Amino acid sequence: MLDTGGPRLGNRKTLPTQLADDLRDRLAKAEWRRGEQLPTEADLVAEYGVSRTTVRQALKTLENQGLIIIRRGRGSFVSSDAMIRAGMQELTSITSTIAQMGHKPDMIYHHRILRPASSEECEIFDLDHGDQVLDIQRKILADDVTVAYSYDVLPRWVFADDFQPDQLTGSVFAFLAAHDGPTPLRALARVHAVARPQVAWDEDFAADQLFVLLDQLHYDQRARPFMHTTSYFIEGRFNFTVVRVSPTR
Amino acid sequence: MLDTGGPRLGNRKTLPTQLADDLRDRLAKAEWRRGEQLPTEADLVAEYGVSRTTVRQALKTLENQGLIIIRRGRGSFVSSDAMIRAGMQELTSITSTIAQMGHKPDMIYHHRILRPASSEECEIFDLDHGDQVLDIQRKILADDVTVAYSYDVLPRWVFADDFQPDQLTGSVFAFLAAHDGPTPLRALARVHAVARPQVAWDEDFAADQLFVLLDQLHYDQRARPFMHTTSYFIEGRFNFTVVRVSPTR
DNA sequence: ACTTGATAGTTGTCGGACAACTGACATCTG
DNA sequence: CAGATGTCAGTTGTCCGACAACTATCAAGT
Repeated sequence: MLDTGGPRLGNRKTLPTQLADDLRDRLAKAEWRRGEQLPTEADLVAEYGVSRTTVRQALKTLENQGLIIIRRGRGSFVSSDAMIRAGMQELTSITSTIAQMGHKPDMIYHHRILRPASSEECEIFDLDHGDQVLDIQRKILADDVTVAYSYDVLPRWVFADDFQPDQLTGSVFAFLAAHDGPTPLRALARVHAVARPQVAWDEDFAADQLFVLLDQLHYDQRARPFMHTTSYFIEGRFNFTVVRVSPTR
Repeated sequence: MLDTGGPRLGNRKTLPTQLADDLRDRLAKAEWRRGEQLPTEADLVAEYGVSRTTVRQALKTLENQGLIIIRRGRGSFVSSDAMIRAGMQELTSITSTIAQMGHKPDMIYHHRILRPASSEECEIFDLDHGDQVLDIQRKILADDVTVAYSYDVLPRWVFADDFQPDQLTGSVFAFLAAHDGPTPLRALARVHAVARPQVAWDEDFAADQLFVLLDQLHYDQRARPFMHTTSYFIEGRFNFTVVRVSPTR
């Protein structure tokens, strides 16, 4: 079940992460009902053949994500099946989120060029004057319906030396993963409500439409910012949910 | 430093939680610079007099919150000082969030009555037909400027038998904490962009204003929903940030 | 200049032990 | 009988010590 044996060879997930992923899958499959008690830590130790330390860390992760509630002296319980889907704080690409929801994601690039970085972008990405960035404009579709417009900027170092903008198709995250680019680890997102953003190249663009603006800065494993995305989600076509968890216990 | 000794008497926080809180304070005070290495686990064991298990769980919590990055064989590092303030996924009351940001929170109640629950509310809160709910309408201010309008509904059982609506002033969370009400543990929030909400009793209400709508259902320790809040935040006056963390490692 | 190996420092995982809490049941007390 | 108290099994919280695995650095060798 879990990839527990042998050397990690630099890319295996940690055991608690694997276990948390597996349990999250089982929760998503509604293997236990809401409010029901999960197997005890001892049970999970026996079932998965890992130490109680590992089990406890996995359960703690799930609790941090709001999926379960751990009660001392009693056990762990499913918090609520309504919350089992991923919240907005889970950092995955928009297209894979659409796919997870059971829809067909797609993407139409309108614009995709290398240009010199602006002074603001130099500051954000810690670039020198004259360094290049990739400038992307595209729209994102779910089941052939436009869901969002996205304006993305990535510094040139993210891509290989022989990179050509035309090579980029589909999800940026997927492209980076396939070409040894940086791995997204965290992002800081600011949420705004906006009406009629200035730029919109699209014909079927309703001028009085409302949008949820997600202004995001993505960081890689070394805490370097490598992507700035400004995404305008058409209000009502994309459901943003956030699981909020109390910091105190 | 930490409340480590003696019986817990039912309400002491767990040691990892206390330690995480303390380290979060020190991070907020910029005791270490962004990217800088934190004390090693062994150092923290020596400094706080707790076991390495406790230290590791506290660090893992901070990593889940996006404040630090743990790297095997190297140590823990401050992720970025820009992220140190609380994100939207941290469940605290709006007023305390305003206070944490260094502003003066305030609240003006426009409406505060007990009324029978609607059929939708019966379903949400699992009430019987005829049960009462408390219906609140208020606006929230920061430094005497209106920041948001909030419409809240709570079932009657949340309050003591002799409760009168007039007794409720200031933060609802603070009131509940002071009167043995339910403790908020999680909330599921949906985010929307809206223009001119139907209801607005206020004179200084700009009809063409934009709002970020936060539609929240709050759950207590036993995973029972106990409060539904529909808050309209005036766009630009309240900064919503979400720290998004990658689920994979 | 490049590779290899050794080494110290750090996090990851393990097993066992005991403390503290919870719920259920039995027992005592009036 | 009603309520308080004691006991017990089950579960999570915390601790300790040990070793494995990974990282960065440096010395030695080619």
